[in-house]
Amino acid sequence: MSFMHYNNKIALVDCNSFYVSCERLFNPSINKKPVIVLSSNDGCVISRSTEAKNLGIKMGEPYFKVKKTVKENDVSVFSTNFALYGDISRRVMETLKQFSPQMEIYSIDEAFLDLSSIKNEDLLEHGYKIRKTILKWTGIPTSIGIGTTKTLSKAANYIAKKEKSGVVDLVNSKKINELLSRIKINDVWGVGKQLTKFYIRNGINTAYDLKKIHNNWIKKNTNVFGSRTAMELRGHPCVSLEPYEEKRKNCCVSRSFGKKVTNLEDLNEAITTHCLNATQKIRLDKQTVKKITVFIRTSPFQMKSNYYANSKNIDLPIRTNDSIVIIKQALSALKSIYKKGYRYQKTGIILSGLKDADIYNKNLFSTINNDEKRIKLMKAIDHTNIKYGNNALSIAQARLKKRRNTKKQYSSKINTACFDFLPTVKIA
DNA sequence: TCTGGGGTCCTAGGACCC
DNA sequence: TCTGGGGTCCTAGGACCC
Repeated sequence: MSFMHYNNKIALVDCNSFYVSCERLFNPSINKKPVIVLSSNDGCVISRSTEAKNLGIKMGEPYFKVKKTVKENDVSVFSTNFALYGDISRRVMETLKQFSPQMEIYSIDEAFLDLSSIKNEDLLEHGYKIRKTILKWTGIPTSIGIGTTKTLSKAANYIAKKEKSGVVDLVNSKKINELLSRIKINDVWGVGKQLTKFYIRNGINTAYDLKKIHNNWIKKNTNVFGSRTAMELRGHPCVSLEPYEEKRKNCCVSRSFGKKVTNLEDLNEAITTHCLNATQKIRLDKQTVKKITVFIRTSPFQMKSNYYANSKNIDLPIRTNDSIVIIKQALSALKSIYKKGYRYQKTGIILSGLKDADIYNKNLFSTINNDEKRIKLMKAIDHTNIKYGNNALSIAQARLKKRRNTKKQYSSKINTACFDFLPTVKIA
């Protein structure tokens, strides 16, 4: 944890409508038009251009509910292309890094920057410079909020999204309370559905209301999260910047089916594929797993009487990251929770209790991990998949080519790993 | 007909110990 | 028959984030 002091200056840089902006990079004709990007299986709306927001299309709304609006307003629709978004994200972050040695990548489209070395009077100008550079080098528009705590920089960013300049500095602002009172309580970072309900019941309707409330009251009536958020709004840092990337502690791979699935064979196939993906992820991070969870469920939106969801944990006797061991365990778990007669909508696997592999490699009782041949096989699979594209090498059970039960109707099919697709970005 | 995927942290309560 | 008090560790579920 980094040292927290009271002259923090933190910027939150957030890409505007990130997935939409990525698609626009390769398709400038949709620049000022309504655009949306869908989740996997073309299920929900997960990114919207400003124009699409103005049409009333909501975040997370199921696609079939907005189809009419889409048709009537000639909205451009894209299936998700995470390879593309990940690649563009990497470029944005690389560019951002130059502006501060202390940077925390918070999500695919957001990063916190420590700007404590910048003089107060230069903060706003610095923000403009960051924004301009990102746009010029990557083509992605951003909004930047600057504050003395992470929560305040988030709040500043929220305001910045609505301003044409795209940059808001709360460090120097005399109007900070006025700006905070423009932010509804549910738009405050760390305040979700449950807390919103509770706060509104108690007359706390804006970020400013929360800032004003007595500390004792918060402590008594909410948990540490609640008081942290309130403290941060007052300018007392409680959440520090974490510039070092930590390895993940859990790894979940799950997918909905494009078409509902009823038989065990199809579920087996999906779980096998998920296991292969998950184990490859943890091997690339040089981690091993202790516990596996397999889950299945029918659609939570269908009638209650037909709903079935279940999961099974398996505690492994020995830590491993061997695909074949994990698949075997997962399939037997799946068999134990599978019930005939249901239309399954989703299945997945969670690997938890992840730890660095090298610490546990020498286990006296291990009959699996000391199998050098197996380790070499896994390495070969990973290497091939990195070089020739994911799933180039797989195992028979996954049957990847045969028929993929996923919907992806509106893919832009852009692959930035292929140089022919790269556009030239020209910005004056 | 059709409703995403992947994370983190906190907390209450149970199991277990002396 | 009477049935303490205090501690740790683990886990499932909830809340939140993007």
